[in-house]
Amino acid sequence: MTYGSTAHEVLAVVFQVRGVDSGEGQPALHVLLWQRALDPERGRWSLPGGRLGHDEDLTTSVRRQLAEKVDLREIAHLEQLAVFSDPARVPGGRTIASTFLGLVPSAATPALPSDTCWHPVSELPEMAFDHRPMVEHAHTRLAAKLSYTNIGFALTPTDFAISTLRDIYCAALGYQVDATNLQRVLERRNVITRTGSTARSGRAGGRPPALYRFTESRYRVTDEFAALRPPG
Amino acid sequence: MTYGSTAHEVLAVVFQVRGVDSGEGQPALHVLLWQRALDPERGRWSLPGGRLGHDEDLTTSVRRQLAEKVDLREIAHLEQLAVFSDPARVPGGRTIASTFLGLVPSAATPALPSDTCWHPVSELPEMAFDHRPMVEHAHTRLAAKLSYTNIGFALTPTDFAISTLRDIYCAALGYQVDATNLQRVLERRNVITRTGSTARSGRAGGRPPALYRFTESRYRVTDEFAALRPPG
DNA sequence: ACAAAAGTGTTTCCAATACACCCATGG
DNA sequence: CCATGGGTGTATTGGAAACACTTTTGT
Repeated sequence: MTYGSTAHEVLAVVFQVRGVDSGEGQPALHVLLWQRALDPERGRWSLPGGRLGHDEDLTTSVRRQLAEKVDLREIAHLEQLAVFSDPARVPGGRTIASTFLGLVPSAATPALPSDTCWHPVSELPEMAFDHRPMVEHAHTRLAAKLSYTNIGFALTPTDFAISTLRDIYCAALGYQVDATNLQRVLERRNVITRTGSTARSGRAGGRPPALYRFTESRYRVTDEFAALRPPG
Repeated sequence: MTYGSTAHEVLAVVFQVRGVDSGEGQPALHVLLWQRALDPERGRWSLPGGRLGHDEDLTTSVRRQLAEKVDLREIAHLEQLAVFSDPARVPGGRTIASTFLGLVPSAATPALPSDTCWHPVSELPEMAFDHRPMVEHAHTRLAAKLSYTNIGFALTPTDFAISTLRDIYCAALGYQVDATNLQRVLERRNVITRTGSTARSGRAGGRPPALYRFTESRYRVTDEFAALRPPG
């Protein structure tokens, strides 16, 4: 068995639901990509990230590399996902990629470098290397976790109306979610709490919505057992 | 930012439920460990694995390295888990570890090298480096997945009685599971199927148990949505 | 007054649990 | 015939979905 030199990179799939409360069309889930200026794969779109530094662990590295693209404070959740290790996944020297899921709240409007922008996940551009399956995998994980964790806190503004929350869940899940049931599921699990205040009515009138916020802004599993839960 | 040389290793947390149908005591979840003969950490117990080869992906590497410890055909399920990347996690050169979850059916009795044996997860020995948290993490993942996937197929013999299945679930989960409910949950989800045949009664008599098998012996999520499932 | 949006009440459904009871075998 | 373990029937629970209806605002 030979052990050639192996580089290690981190790549982040950073999602944001964009177009909330804009009044124009439905909000949609977007992913942060930058366009390659040089070969290989010039012109194609890449996930932010880069080579792991000598003295950092993976999470530190992702945070450092994302700081070039978006303000760190905007990233409300960051979590390790799968490793992509095909020896031929990128040309040149062998590089193993650890992928991360990053979430940015809807309200945030980070300044972006000129080569970087948000793309709707429903219509991804031509992507470099194996970055497209990475986005798809991250999207699958996000959708699954919305159903049994409080991960929504990382996609929403601090305070929000239930209808806004519904729009965000719809965009991230890709199907219609009923606002009433969403409210009750999350209230029952004590994931969201009423703030007590209300927002203004929209342009077309209507009752002013009560504002909610996530009870905790730390990732937590809220429904661990689909079945076979411990007795009692 | 400096990029020193970085090695990459794979480590497998291989579980088996041992002591099923032995008549002696309760079966227990065991993990496969080998004892280090040399420094560093001489005498402590390690997870099987080793350095990633130049031309293999992670899964190939784990399979290759496990082949030295157990027969490949005995490993019914193998899946990537977390990466451990603390720069100081092992002495010497920097080494990133990708961990895997491996499962061996109860009936299998693989021949083991002399430095290798099964240890009950409930009383782990002194372990080398950061291997203990790796075992704990893998155990947590296994327990969670037993509740919403068909992953049990990789822990059981091909054909089994429900009471045997219950013993295996109890050992892996660490709490009591009701055989009746286990049967119905898995039948409803079409995870297990009756074979039509029955086993013999045990030494103390009793009705002969019907035999079941897992409908599919490929990993599958059987209860994707804890809540917020798509309409319809 | 009316439309629009938010929120509540109520019904239905179904998976999962709990437990009582029946079945088949060995000794 | 009875102890032992296996299997079935059935009631209860509780979370989630579906939907009708009420409340509160702007125009």
